[in-house]
Parts: sequence; structure tokens; C-alpha cells
Amino acid sequence: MLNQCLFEDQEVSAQMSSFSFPSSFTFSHLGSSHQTLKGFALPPSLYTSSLNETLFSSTTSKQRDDFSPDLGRTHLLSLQRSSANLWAWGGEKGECLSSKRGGGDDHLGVSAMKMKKMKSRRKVREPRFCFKTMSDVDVLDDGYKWRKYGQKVVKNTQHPRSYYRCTQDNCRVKKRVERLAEDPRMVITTYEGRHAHSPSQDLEDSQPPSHLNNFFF
DNA sequence: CGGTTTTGACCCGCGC
DNA sequence: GCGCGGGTCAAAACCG
Repeated sequence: MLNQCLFEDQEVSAQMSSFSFPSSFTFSHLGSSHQTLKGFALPPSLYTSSLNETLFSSTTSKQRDDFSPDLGRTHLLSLQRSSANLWAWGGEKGECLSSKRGGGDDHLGVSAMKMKKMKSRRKVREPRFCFKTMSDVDVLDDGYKWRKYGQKVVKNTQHPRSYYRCTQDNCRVKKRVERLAEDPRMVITTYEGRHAHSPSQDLEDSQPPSHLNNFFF
């Protein structure tokens, strides 16, 4: 397949299409070590060596019910089916998860408080962008600095999934990396959220383009 | 010594 | 209600 791009979310689709992705997306910085796509980082290998093996996908984390079943996104692995897909929709009813649980904080232990914190973070609706590419290395250099915060062996796969977070302050972008069970040569990289800064070097506060922000809010 | 990785524990959502 | 699977935390280990 060739640069298959799947959008499960109209909003994302609309915004992504503003730069004619994927059929005519261009990499003007091909010479540089990284490339960003309105905040999404695209590993160099993606467009320098294995474009024809790349599958793109994007979602703003709406419920899977919203996904149209005829998109042929079976390649997008369990991500689509994971309960984790439900984490960040926020909005909709405008109610936060913690209020739903109706519990008081008093009986929550320390870790429970932690989880509550996590949940409040999840309220934020963050787009996700997933692609697979053929690569020898698991972690593709996309120009951003990542810190690994977890690794998990997922069922029916012999390769662990790794979880990374952007090291930039105030940047909550995450990505996870795993190899395809059926084809270990393929690396699945899923970005969640959008960088509000430029790649790598910290540049004092960059200048977050406005069109970037409306992806977050 | 500061930042990163490793890894076991923990929590949550979901399906049965 | 319980067990399972996935995502995250955080202490310890590691590394430059």
C-alpha cells in the first residue's frame, strides 16, 4: 500500500487535509534531521526510505464507535480496539471522569490520588497519529527528545510496546512504539498529542503557531 | 550528579 | 464481581 492515510475524525481530517496529506505532503526540510507536520513529528526514515511502506492514521481519540468500519484499518493493530482509545475524548458531556465516580477524595489512597491526577490529564482531548514504517530501529529519530516511561508486553505479540513522553516542559506529547507481530520489520509508532514547541533544542518558548493550538482545545 | 531506562506494582476499563 | 489487558507510576539501576 502506498501512503495510506486514515482519518477517523472529521476534524482531524479537515485540518490534516489543509496540507494535502498524504498524497501531496512535501518535506521541505528533507535535509534536516527532523520534520514536523504541524506539530506531528515524522521520522526521517519515514520519508527518506520507506514511504511506500508507511501507513498513516490519525484520530482525536473519540470513541471507537465513531470509526467507520469500512476504512480497512485492520493494520492499525490493537490500538483501535484498546480501551485506551477512550481515554482522552473529554468534551462531549463536559464532565470529568472523577466527578462521574462520585466518590470523595478522603478514602483515596496516595496512589489513588495519583490516578486521579492522571485522569484529570486525560480530559484533554489530544489527537493521535499513528503510522507504521519499516525500520531496523525501534525508536525513529523524529527530532524530539523522548523519555521512556514504560514498557509492556502486549498480548499476542512477542515484541514489547514502549511508552515515551516528550521531555520538553509543558509538552505532554506521548508516543508508543512497537513492532508488528506479523511482520517484525514493521515498527508501529503512535503519537498522542501535538508538540507545542519545535523539535529538540529547547528554544525559549518557541512560537506556537495558532493553528497548532486549536488542535488542543 | 543529573538525566534516562528498567521494571514491578498499581489502577482502570472492559468483557464475561 | 472478577479476571484480564493495557497504560502509567516511581524507585532503583544505569549511564555519560
